[in-house]
Amino acid sequence: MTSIDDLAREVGVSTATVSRALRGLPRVSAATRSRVEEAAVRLGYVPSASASGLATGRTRTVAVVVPFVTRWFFGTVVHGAEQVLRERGYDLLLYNLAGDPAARHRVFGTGLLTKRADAVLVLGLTPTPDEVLLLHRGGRPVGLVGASVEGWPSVRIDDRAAARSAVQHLLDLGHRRIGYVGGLGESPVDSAVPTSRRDGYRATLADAGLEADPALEVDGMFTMTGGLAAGRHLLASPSRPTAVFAASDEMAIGVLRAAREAGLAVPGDLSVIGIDDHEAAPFFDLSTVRQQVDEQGRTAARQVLARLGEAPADGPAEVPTEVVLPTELVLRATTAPPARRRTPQRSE
Amino acid sequence: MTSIDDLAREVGVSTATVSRALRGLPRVSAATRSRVEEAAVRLGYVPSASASGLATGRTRTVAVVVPFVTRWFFGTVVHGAEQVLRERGYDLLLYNLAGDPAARHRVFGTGLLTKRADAVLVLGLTPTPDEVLLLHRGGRPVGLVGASVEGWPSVRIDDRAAARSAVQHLLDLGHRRIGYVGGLGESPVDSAVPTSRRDGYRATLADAGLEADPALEVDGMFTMTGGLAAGRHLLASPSRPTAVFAASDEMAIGVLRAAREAGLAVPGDLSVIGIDDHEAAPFFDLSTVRQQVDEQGRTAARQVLARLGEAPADGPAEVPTEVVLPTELVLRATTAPPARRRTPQRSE
DNA sequence: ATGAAAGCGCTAACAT
DNA sequence: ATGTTAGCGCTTTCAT
Repeated sequence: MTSIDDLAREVGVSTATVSRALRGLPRVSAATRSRVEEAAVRLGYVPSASASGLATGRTRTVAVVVPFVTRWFFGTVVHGAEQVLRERGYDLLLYNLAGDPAARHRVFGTGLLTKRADAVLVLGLTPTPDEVLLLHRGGRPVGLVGASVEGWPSVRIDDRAAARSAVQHLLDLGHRRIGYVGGLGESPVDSAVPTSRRDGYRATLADAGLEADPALEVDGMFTMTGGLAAGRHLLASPSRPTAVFAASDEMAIGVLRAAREAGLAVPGDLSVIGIDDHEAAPFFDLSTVRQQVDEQGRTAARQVLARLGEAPADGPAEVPTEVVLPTELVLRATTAPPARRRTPQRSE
Repeated sequence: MTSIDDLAREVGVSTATVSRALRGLPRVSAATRSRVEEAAVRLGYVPSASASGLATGRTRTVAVVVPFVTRWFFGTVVHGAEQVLRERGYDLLLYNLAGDPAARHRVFGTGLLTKRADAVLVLGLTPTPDEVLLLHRGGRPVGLVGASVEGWPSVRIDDRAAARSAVQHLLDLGHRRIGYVGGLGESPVDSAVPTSRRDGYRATLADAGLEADPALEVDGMFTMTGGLAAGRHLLASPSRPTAVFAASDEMAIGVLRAAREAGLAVPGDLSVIGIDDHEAAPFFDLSTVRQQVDEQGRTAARQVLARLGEAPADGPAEVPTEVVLPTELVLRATTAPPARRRTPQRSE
């Protein structure tokens, strides 16, 4: 491994000059700079990240904490963030919590993150007050996706509004008995997203003069499998809903499957709508509320980079602290007006 | 940020003792050790990765290079790898190439990787000879998933065999006109996987005495969308196949969609089978060849860790250099015998 | 069992 | 424009 000393010796200058030359700092003659650059390539010199990190206190690395890399949404956010980070020469340290509380504690509960990275991006997780304190003490910028903390940069969608547009669409079609599959908010610690979407659902029903029916709200754990279980549950009920709003497309796909199992036609017997516009959504003809997932990662990365004093290369010159990205109702073929009312209770 | 000096001062010992105590090295009295540990927690001390990296030459980080984080397969492999890395206290540096050749060059073409990480994991990519050389010069262990290089640890499945089992299944059902959707091997640089699967397809047909028809092989780019396009192409042909083998489930899902568009019943008019057992496969009733994706990541991580001299915590005591994981035919509802032969050419 | 001190490879004043 | 030098925060002999 060639070090800066080897390189300096090779070129016949001091290490300080090599350092300046390679980092594009001023006060280096053009001639010297090119000689240094040439030699660097020739010797395959790459500065040691540890050494420069130690000397500068910056690692040119950002830590990204994600609940599950395997979920499409988070994978896509990571992808977006990685793109802009790399443009600016930052590396990405990935912390995948994967539902392990111990992992969460090790990641947030120690200075680890802030010690290894110049900034941290937290996806789909609302830090607890303790965690906020710890992160704050780290003194590094923290960016949030799908959550927000006073004073910290964040990117998200308006989850209540997104839920509302989905539910309103079902109402507009004439549905009155609308099920909800999503997170039920038992673990407020994880993220406000499930709760907000459920609140949006409830509020929209309430505005339409419909009363909430607890039997219509089922947890789907934000996975296809969870959605399937939730769908089975909902559809097994004698007073099953004519439509289901799932808080994510993955859960909606599960519900679709449950409908098929139950021999129900979609959208004839059951309408289904999700949120995300997941990559697979068009393949299921799934109606949904689209969000810009990749862009959430890109924006979050820009936010922390800006706080790191990095001039934006391409993006907008200024990145607001709290960004709320728009969503869009995408109608495909899983939603339609309800079939003519068969009300088992009162004989028509 | 409390440093080792602060901690040493606080406890009243030297930094050397603190270092030993915290890393569990011998020659520290139990009493001292616990005092150090207590103070470390109290002061929130976390060693600087840069400093210890500089001092030891090891960063306790492994770099993972992946073609696309957003693809289910790679996300899942990363997840698996991350699990075992974290168990051993290693961090994961993610390099997502995302189809950008410039990114590939920066990642492989400089000493970057080997300078920042103790080991590197390359997923779904066959390094070019140049890249092999460069990586080799780095002197760090390199683990491969879905590829292999003489002497380097690798994990993969037998792609030819996997393809063969899928195609043989279609043959056994009575299909004779079987399409292929996959990679066509134009970019051997990326990975041998697409080529091997296609070869398995061709060989199986040949063994059955069927001659290959180039019109039956279409590139699906390993995405749902690519699979859709490929499927449309295949099904538009007057002499369309009665079955399609897709080299990945995602492409198979695309083909399923194309069939629906074309008004073809699956499996009545068209059988479809993929490879992976993707999370969404059961939701499409997709027949497939299952592979253990998570386990590929775990195994690859164990392999490089072993070469780093890390004693395995849980896994098998020895990790072979070349691991070939088994696959398994999973029959669901997208494959069935072909409909009675309608041969447009000769009137029956 | 513990401490002193050198050194890992860089950067950042401060000189010149 | 370039060189000297003092750290950055750890680990690791080598002493004691």
